[in-house]
Amino acid sequence: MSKPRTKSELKRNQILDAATVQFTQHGYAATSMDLIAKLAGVSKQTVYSHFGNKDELFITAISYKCELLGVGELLPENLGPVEPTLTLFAQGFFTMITSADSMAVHRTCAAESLAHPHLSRLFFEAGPLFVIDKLANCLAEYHRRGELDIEDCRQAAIQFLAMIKGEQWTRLEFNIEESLSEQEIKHYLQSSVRLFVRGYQSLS
Amino acid sequence: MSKPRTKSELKRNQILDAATVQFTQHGYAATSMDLIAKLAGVSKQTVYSHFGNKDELFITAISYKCELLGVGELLPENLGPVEPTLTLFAQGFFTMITSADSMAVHRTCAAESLAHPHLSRLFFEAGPLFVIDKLANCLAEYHRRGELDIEDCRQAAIQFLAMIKGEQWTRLEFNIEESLSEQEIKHYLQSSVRLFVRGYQSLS
DNA sequence: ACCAAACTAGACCGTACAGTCCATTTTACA
DNA sequence: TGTAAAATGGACTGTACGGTCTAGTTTGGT
Repeated sequence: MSKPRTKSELKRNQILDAATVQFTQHGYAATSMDLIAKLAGVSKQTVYSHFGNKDELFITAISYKCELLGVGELLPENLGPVEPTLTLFAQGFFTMITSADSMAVHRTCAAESLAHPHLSRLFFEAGPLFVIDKLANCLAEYHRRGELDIEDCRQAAIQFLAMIKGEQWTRLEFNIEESLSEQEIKHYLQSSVRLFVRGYQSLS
Repeated sequence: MSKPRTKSELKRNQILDAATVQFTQHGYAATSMDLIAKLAGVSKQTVYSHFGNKDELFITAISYKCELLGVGELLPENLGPVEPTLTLFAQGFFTMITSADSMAVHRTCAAESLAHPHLSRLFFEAGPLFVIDKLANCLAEYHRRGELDIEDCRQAAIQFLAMIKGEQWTRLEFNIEESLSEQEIKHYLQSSVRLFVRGYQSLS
């Protein structure tokens, strides 16, 4: 959220904040404009003068949230030895995609993907696609160094990321009460990195 | 759908059919009881006399659909050589989870997982959990035979299944127009099986 | 042929919600 | 300080929907 210059901008931000929380927390249909106005401490008319209608507000709010979640600096610039680096990345990636915020946005975008394909695409590109590319580049570097023997780095990145999501992510997606323990998750992540490295190790 | 004995049962089935289609196609909120009645060729009152309220109908319809999607006989009884068997399974599994029906049910259950946790759990158990167990058993057999060296078969099953979903499944989840080509998918599946087998091969 | 259960059509109720209108007040700025 | 833009709040419209009610009709078993 950039610094609000005028009082009007401030209100706009309050609305966006409230909308983001409600939409991601309760979905599109279950969120009413009245409630957003109330939570933003703003009159309904003000909401409509800033954002023409519910759809526009929805798209703006979720797009905004997508930026915030930006996967940013999960991978270090200077890559160290393969296994520790990938393990660290796996943990960071896992933590981020299983965060409450990330899950909420994902859920909302997926749920609205039929009614708002533009929005879900936005999420898809800012999230999954972005990380895939980033990791693929990193794997290419390891390939160049001869530390991994990867034919198709993009595919490999997808395989890696998909594995990391694993069961726990699905449990969260379906709002299953029982989670895996910290221990189990750590063990799973390590095992996945090992599988990946063994599967792609150079046989030099 | 079991054979309708009486005319009343027939109506019930018609309602259930219409409801299933609507709920999976358009979600819970966007499906009205009036429409279901109309599509079922039945009066609204009849809907309510068979199913007390919208929630009950929803849960019944989706549960019913979950049964239908039953992952059944994806794995053969007598396991052949590792790589071809897993490849065949991977293709079957992928085809099934990316089918329009499967995606629709998944989408609906995930979208309603906050409002209807009972339902999403049902799907989670009948779907993901079920397949995981099944594949885990199969991997245990390969381990017993000394063809794979797997410490934790359940984890390995999860890794395998997660990989198979890969990018294409996510594209469908977000309703992204551009799909991967048949070729790309086939290549990806093969590559994933190879990675898995290399990662878990016995070093005897 | 009779009766009870099931079904029908459609009116009806209450509520929730998107979006508009308007008369009044507050804010920003020259 | 004056004025135009922005904000307020609350009333209002229209619509959609879940669910009920009713009065009359069809169905199925005896």
